[in-house]
Amino acid sequence: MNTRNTIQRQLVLETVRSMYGHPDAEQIYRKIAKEHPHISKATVYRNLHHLAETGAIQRLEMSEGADRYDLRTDAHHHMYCRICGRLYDAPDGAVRTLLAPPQGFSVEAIRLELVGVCADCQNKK
Amino acid sequence: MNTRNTIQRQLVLETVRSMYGHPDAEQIYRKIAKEHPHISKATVYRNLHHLAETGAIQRLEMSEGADRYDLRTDAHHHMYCRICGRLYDAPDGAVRTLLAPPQGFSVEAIRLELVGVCADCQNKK
DNA sequence: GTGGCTGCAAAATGTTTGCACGGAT
DNA sequence: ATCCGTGCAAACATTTTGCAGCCAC
Repeated sequence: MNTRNTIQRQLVLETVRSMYGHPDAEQIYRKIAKEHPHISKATVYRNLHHLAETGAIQRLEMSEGADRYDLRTDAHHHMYCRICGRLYDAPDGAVRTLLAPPQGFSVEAIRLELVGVCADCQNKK
Repeated sequence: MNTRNTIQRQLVLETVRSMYGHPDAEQIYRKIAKEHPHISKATVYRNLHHLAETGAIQRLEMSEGADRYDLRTDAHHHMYCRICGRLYDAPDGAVRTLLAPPQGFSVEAIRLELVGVCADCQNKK
């Protein structure tokens, strides 16, 4: 169950892996559609979910705008530029261990976003 | 400019302040609509934005589902239960100072979400 | 062959916007 | 008398879903 290796699934995986910079579903779809114009956007969404569930890629649920996808699958954090919308990998402080253990709440994941202005946008000011 | 004190704006502010537990726009709208059935949802949204901009309340942009609103206006973090969707105030570790300063990126805000299972949901298991 | 996978379109979700009217200052 | 704020409905952005046919196993 759930392990069929279709052209579309391979395309989605290869495309995410070929794109650095945390693309969203729309960007991934457009890149694939250049070569394979009749792929459906729903299929791209479904395969992104599937690949994220099986751990082949990582889904980054953004609080602003569309979700992003990441070829890195290890837990790491991001810096979000509110001007250009780009995501940068953040230096991975040992956030998990530094937090006071919240009583009763079992922490499974930590979602950290540093919001500010990236070097590029500061220079363009 | 932008300082007109309408009934609707007062209602939105009072309602958020009367609701603990980080309600979303829909819940705030429904609570107001019980007493004032012809208020528009767009008006609720516009006033929530306005009140958040002027600092009267705080908007919490969630990566999953609708934005929440908080009567607390100081910077603090939250714990999100992926089962019941409730938000809990998180103990405020000094996250900001503990992070290695990211080179070039100017941090204006930190968005931290602890994702897991709350005490209630663990007990109901 | 069969059941997961696909394409298409429509629905769903959450929020924003255009427009003409109404009301606070 | 302004012109900001409102109600309504429609638009919008992103994602999900229903369904009939397709194709990898």
